[in-house]
Amino acid sequence: MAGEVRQLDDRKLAVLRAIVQDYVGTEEPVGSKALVERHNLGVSPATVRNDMAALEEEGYIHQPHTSAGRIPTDKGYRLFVDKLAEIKPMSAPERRAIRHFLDGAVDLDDVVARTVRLLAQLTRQVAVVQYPSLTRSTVRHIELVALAPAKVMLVLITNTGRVEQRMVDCPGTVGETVLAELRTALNTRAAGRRLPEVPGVLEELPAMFEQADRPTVSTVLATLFETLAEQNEERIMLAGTANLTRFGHDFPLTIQPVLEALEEQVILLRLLGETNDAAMTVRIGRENAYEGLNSTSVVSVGYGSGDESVAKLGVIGPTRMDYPGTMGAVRAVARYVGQILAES
Amino acid sequence: MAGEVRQLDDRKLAVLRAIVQDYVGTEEPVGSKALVERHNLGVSPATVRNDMAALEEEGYIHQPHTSAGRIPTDKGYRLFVDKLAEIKPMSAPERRAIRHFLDGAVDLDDVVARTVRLLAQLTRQVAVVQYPSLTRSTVRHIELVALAPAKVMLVLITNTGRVEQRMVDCPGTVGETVLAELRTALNTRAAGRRLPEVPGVLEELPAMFEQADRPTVSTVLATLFETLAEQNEERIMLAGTANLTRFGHDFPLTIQPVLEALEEQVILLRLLGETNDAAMTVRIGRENAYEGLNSTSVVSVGYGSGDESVAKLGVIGPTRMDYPGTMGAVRAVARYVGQILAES
DNA sequence: TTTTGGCACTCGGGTGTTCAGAGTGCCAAG
DNA sequence: CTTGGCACTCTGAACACCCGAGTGCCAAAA
Repeated sequence: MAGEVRQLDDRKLAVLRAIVQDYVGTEEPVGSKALVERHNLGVSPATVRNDMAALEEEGYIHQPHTSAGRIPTDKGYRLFVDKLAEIKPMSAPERRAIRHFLDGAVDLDDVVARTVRLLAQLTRQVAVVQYPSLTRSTVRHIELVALAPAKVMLVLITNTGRVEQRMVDCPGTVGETVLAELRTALNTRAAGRRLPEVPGVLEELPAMFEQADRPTVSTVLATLFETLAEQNEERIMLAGTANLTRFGHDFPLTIQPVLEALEEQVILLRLLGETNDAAMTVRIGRENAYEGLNSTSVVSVGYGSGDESVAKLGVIGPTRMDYPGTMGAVRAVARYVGQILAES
Repeated sequence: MAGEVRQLDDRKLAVLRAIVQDYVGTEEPVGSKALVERHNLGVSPATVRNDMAALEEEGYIHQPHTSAGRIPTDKGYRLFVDKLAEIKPMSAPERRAIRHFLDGAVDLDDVVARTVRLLAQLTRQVAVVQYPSLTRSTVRHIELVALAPAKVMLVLITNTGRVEQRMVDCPGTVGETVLAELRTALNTRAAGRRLPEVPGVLEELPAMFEQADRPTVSTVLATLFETLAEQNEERIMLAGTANLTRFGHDFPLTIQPVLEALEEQVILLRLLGETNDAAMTVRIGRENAYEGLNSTSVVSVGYGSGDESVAKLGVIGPTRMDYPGTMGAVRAVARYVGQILAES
């Protein structure tokens, strides 16, 4: 009742919903006559025309040219997603297929690879999956390997199965006994901790070693902390770029900036970064910060092994996409990946 | 002199060369008049027409429609590449830029990532770089880490900086002493060896351990051998897909199969697999086994840290590409990557 | 007050026609 | 063997045309 800019009655909303659905299906501007034929709103085309005029007035739809049908605007899609559509649950066979497809994965890389392909296939759009972030994971094991007298390799293994390694150039020769001590000291303290917590836990470690060994210990720790902090190691996997060819008719124009965006991991990461962890996020057209994606929509959600999300995934498609279906697929896949990660 | 199908005299070859060059530049069928204007072959258009007729007869060029200019066929490009063109060396500033761009790399991933981007930028086409193959590399170090009583992580580090890790589920509890013994045994024998040689060197290893430990040793070895043999871990990095938009006018048709091919690592690997190690390989249009790439050309070459190639790289572009320039860029980049790898 | 049928109007896109220009093949002369 | 001349072909751009889908508006009906 209270003061929305103007109140749209139920039938106008129904008309908007119908327009979105038809346009998504046919990819062509939809007119009043076609609308009443395909959906049984019990009114005449003339009435629908009046409603359309109102909807256009409010900026929910727009006509490309006089004497053409109407097309939803970004604002129209937004209303549709927020108020008029339900996320469409996957069917039982689809869920089985997802499960089956993901269950075969052998390691983290494989999980991510399968997930991204699955998502691309399911939605017939471009899929993006972020590797489980280091910051949310916990330490499973830290290993030190002497490669040369003053060269040590540091290996960090997380609970999500991710492995990071770094070379450490030590200030002096490193004895195997010191290395062993350091190894156990690190593991007893850090194992099971969240990565961001680790530096705090290891603060007093250098003090526990002989004066002579402290530079080495400090160097190793420094490298470890660096590795932990390194946000930019966030990796992303991509699939379904071939689906871009189904984007629209006006090709090179639409597709090129999108391809460019997809090549820039930074942009993709920022894109996913805008996702709310828990709820599904839908960014429609101009709502996307990066302007190359101004004619696309991004549907993304966090996924995680427990109740907490460790990374994000999503799909990128034309604004004219099947939102309920896409959202359903994204949600379902996110859930199953979470389960898989929790199991391993 | 001797029986080539028919001998093409020098002027006809010059005409073919001119046609290729013009067509690559303008992207439009080239006619006799335009040819004599732009290149100073000292003859009249009529003469050129006769030559063109001959060239067409032999299948080197073809006209899309009567009353249009000529376009080189795959066979024409082939002749051009084999006989009529020289690889164009990079200019000094270009070489400096390459050097500078690659020198900043910090690890193997970074080297590959920079290389592929550089190549894409230089050629304005799609670039593909294969990670240094495991089979050609040598062992730098093998590490064993006990993660749980019966769970060991195996880490393999190669001279090219590549790191592979595998989980090993052992038949029984593994003592730290056994592990240490095994570790040193593995390293003393395998370090410095070519990966394919390793199994042979480790044959009699189980016999050196206590009866009780042999199952464990065998299991670890089995996993190691598996890792060594695993060809399918061949990885590939890609860049420059946005350049696809400059392929041709008839968009979706050309671009879609290419995008699909690019998503299939298997296809790309097979593609690069057909490269001769040493010499530069150019596959033109239909010469490509995969039919999605029938209207593209692939220029590829091996690169390596020594005189031997450890992997391959290349670019994929329209058949109508600047072959001399592309080949020059590919060769130059391959050389510098080789140097970088040798240094590290 | 809302819905509806009627009606005049608009405009995109398909179809046809025309026309200029580029390019060709052929031929006879140099 | 090369060349100028010439008639011929064909594409593609420009233009006119018309059909039909779609609209907005209005007056009558509910």
